[in-house]
Formats: sequence, C-alpha cells, structure tokens
Amino acid sequence: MNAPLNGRTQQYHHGDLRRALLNHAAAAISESGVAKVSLRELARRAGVSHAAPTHHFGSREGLLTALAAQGFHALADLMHNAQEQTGDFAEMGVAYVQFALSHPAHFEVMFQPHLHQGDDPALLAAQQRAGELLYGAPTLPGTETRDAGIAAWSLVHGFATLWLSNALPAEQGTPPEQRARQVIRAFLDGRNNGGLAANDS
Amino acid sequence: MNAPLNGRTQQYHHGDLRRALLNHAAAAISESGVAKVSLRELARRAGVSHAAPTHHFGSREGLLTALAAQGFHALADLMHNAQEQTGDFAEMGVAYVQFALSHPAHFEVMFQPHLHQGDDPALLAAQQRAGELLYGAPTLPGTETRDAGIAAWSLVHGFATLWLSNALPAEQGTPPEQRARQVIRAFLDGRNNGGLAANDS
DNA sequence: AGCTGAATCTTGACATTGACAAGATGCCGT
DNA sequence: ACGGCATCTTGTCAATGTCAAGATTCAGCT
Repeated sequence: MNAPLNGRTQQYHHGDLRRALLNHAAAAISESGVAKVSLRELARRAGVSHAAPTHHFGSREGLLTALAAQGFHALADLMHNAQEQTGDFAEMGVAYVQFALSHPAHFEVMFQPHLHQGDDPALLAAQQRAGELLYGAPTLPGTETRDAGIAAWSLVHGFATLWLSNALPAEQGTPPEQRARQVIRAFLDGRNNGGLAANDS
Repeated sequence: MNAPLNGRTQQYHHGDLRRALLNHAAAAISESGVAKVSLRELARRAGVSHAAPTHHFGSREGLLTALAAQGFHALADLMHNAQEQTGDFAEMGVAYVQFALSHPAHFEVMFQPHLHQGDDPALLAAQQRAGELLYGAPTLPGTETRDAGIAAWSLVHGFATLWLSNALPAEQGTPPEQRARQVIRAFLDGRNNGGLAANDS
C-alpha cells in the first residue's frame, strides 16, 4: 500500500495532501460559500485526520491565503496567454470573466483581504504578478489615460462579480461569455469614435 | 431604570436591540470582515445575553440577511435621490460608489448570496426595489441597448469592489469619489461620439 | 544497507461558537 | 388587575479552529 507511481492516487501519508485540500476547498466553496467551509470537513473529504490541514496551512486563514495565491497565479497565466494569442483587448476582458466564472471559489477568495494573512510572501508575489499583467499592459488602444485601464478592469470585474452574485437580470439562458462579450463590446463601441465599429460577431 | 423616552438609549429589555445588533454587526464587519463576526460577540457589545440575537434573527444567516436587506433599501434610497436631484447619469454612478464606500459592511454582505437565506421576503422585496432603480431607469443617454446599462452598473460595481479590496493601485491619496468620477468619465467620454464631450468638471 | 533527522500525519484536549429548549421578565391591551 | 405575548436569560450540546505531544513515513548521508 505504498505505491503512488502515478502522482494522482493517494499513497499512505496521502502523498500530496496540500493540493488535495486546495481542490476540495475550491469545490466546497463554490458549492456553499467560504463561510460554510471548515478545515475538519475538508480533512474528512480527503480522508485524513482533523488536524492534518493545520499542519500544511497553519490555519484556516492560511488555507484561504494559499487558495487566493493559487488564484492570482492562474489568473496571471490566463491573462498572459490571452494577451499573446489574441492581441484583442476585448478578448482579454472576456478571458478575465471566463476565469472568474470557471474558478468562482478562487475568485471569491482572491478579493476579500479579510480572509487573507496579508503578509504571506507567496500571496504578495502572486498578487504583484497578476497586478502587473492587469495593470501594466492594459493601455487602452485609443487612450493613454490610466483611468481608462481602471475603467476596463472595473467593468469586467464588476460584471463577473454581479454574475456570480446572481444579481444580473436573467436573459433566457444566454451563455455568460457571450453576454460578457456583448457588454464589453457595448463598452468599447462607445470608444473608437463610432467610425470603425466592430462587426465580427 | 425604565425610561427610554428618546428612542436611542437602552431601556431594560434593551428597547431596540434589533437595530443595535445590526449597527454593531455593520461596524464589526467593516473592521474585521464577515467571517470573524459572531453572534455572541455582537451580544456582548450590545450588553445582552448570548442567545438574544438568535431570538431576533433566528440565526446568523438571518442577521446577515437582514443586513443585506437594509443595505438594498439604503442603496435604493440613495439612488432614488441621486436620480431626482441630479439627472446626471455619471452622478448616479458616483452615488453608487459612494454608497459602497460609506457602507462597506452592507455592500460586502449584499452581494454574497451564500450568506443569505434566499427566501426571506424582506430581502427579496429590497432586492427588487433596488433592482428596479438600478436596472429600470438606467437607459444610457445615447444608447437604448440593455447591455449598456449592465456595462454601466458593472463599471461602478467593479470599481467599488476593487477599491474595497484594496486592489487598485494607490494614487497618492486621491479621494475615492474623485477617482470614481474620473473613471466613470473615462468610461462615458468614449460614448457620445467624441463630438459633444462632457465639459462640466 | 542502516541510521538519523525532518516532514507528515494522528490523537487528544480546550475554548469558542451557533443553535436549541426551557424558563424568567417586563409590556400591553382588555 | 390580569392574562397573553414578545423579549431576554440560562443551560446545554455538537461542531469547529487551534495547539501540544506523539506516531509514522520519508530522504539523505555514511
């Protein structure tokens, strides 16, 4: 009973409990919200004793901090790819929304500083990396204003947040990415003064 | 020791504990976040026994639900006033941001459905009232698109959220309302195709 | 191979919390 | 005055986060 060999299954000391706990945490949070997630429940799901999580993360705050850091890295990766593949500015916004909707638990934890231990170096590094990608690159096509970048970020962040909060009026089953694209386009169409309207639907 | 007479001080059975608890909750949440707020601590601050809060709100979820409802009503009031006083569309957005920044605890609770008991009639009513004001009125000046309204809401909501998350790059002590105004203007300037640019600074 | 130290996990314990039940207390209308 | 009722208290229980101490496995070194 000591053969992992594939890296995914569990060996005795469980092998890579840290990742397993993070995965279970993400799943549990997206189901029930951060509030209702307990370390002991995660331990149960992972099949370990109740104090095992504490060893890896120090505390509940520590686990959420790790989740947040993981989230910022994942977001940075995704934005990086979107930036290289499609230079399109709108598509970067769509990518941001897609991240939020496909990783709701991470997204929920990432932007609630009260849940973090703010001095964690891993979190700070991840935040900075994501921040540079979000804030360094986005000089909006026609505008050099710093405020326009913040506006764009606010737009996609707000849309994602509102969507996840179920606050947006239901539009008969339109897939979220499409609605995000519409909204972002409604934002961008105003810019680039009217002339060269986007027509690739 | 039985004279309230002014409605603010506490009489014996404390008089209006419900409101007091909501106030303490809002204060505690804006200091330490929702996660670290306990009914018992609120009871202590209010000077009542540990089970008193449960009687008024049924559960922790119930208290947060009441807070959220209160928040939606306050937001609706504020948007209503902003709409009547200044017909300016941008100022309504500024009002939205101002609400979020001046009532961070309410704002934090309002958009986390996991914290609510979703079937609470008071919450549903408050949500609907705010929703009508946020979504019914905002037909953007030059645009009839529904998406533009959502874009505007997303913008201000995202800005407020990011600000409260401390995610926005610090701009040497510029007051938030001013930055909100700048960002909203950066958003609106693009619209109204260039020609009739806004000039009321 | 064998040993030693470190990492990982378990067991046990304690204070705090949310929730419930049952009782006490003050208020209000009749 | 009195009876009903909302309000609040006291007592209790299971669940949780956290800590301490011990057990088990692993990794590196000789």
